[in-house]
Amino acid sequence: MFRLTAPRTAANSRAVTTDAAREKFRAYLAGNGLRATSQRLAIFDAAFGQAEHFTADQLLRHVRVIDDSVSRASVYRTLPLMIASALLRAVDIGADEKFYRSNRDGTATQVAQVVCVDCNRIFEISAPFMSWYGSTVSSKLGLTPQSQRLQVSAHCDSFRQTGTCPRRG
Amino acid sequence: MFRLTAPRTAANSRAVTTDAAREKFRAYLAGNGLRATSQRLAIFDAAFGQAEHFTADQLLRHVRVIDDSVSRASVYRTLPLMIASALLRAVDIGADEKFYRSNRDGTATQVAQVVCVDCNRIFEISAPFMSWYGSTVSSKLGLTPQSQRLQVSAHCDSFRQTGTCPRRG
DNA sequence: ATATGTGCAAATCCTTTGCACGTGC
DNA sequence: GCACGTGCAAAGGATTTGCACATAT
Repeated sequence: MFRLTAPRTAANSRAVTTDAAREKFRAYLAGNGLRATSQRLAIFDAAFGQAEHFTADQLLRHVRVIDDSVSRASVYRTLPLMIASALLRAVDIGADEKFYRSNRDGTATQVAQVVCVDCNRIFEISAPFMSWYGSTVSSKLGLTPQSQRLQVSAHCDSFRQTGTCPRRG
Repeated sequence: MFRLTAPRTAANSRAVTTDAAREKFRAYLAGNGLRATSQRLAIFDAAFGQAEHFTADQLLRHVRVIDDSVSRASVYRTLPLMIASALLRAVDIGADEKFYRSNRDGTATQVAQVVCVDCNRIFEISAPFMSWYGSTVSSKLGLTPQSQRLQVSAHCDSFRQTGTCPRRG
């Protein structure tokens, strides 16, 4: 079995935050009678090693750099745990695959997604007025809002003109 | 083969509109070198016979009342045609299945969806502020907005209290 | 007449699950 | 030690597709 811990480099400036989050994850597991297995911790590290949004499959590939024995099933079984512990957020953009994102900055609920149909990236922007929208619209129906999601599909001007998206990397 | 046309009842007050829409569909087909097959027209009629949002599977069941030989494949192949002809809208609520809705009232783009988690219904409400938001946010990123979507999950107060949802029927 | 469309069944994609084996507590 | 987790492979559900036959134009 091949296994290593995530490297701590100067560029990895969020290492301390990740450590704190990993402890929160361990605490969540312990508090719910769940075991801190090497697979769960590896999956957690892989998730927090991703800067951008990622899919379950991308997470699997990333985990396997840390521990190549981790199965796809464990990834799918661990994702809901990380979400329940509020360390991960699911981001549904209406695509076939679900996207996820580590929740470093506390509970960021009021965010809107802008999905670029050209560079295929997801930008998240603070939208504090969203909950007001939700209440306004729900109250007309006699319903109580639970959550709201605002999603903008947009296209990249420079991609349409030059064939290259400056953000695509 | 069992086949019949949609009944024209007094309750079916939108029949005239449906007829006009059916002609638009035929025109779309003809204009794109596609054939007006009995299956496509039956699927169209079934879609316009649905008052609410529906899934592909519900549409199939509804079509088969009109013509029980229509296959699931034809339903899935016809859905994009109706969407391309702007007579149908796809409504993504983040569930596993996609939902669809006939587009009787022109091109209604600025609508928010309120999904009740109790009665499991989808309400659509006009939300003109959405396009303003889309432009504002997209321009900050150098993107041009294409579409925007506001989706609110809500729960039914009376269902939580009395166990019955007044809207459930 | 012939290109387009159809039904069927199998294939696809992402995700979940049953089961025998492994391992934290 | 024993319950909880794991990997594997097979199942699952929604949608798509290859193919031989049917049919609008």
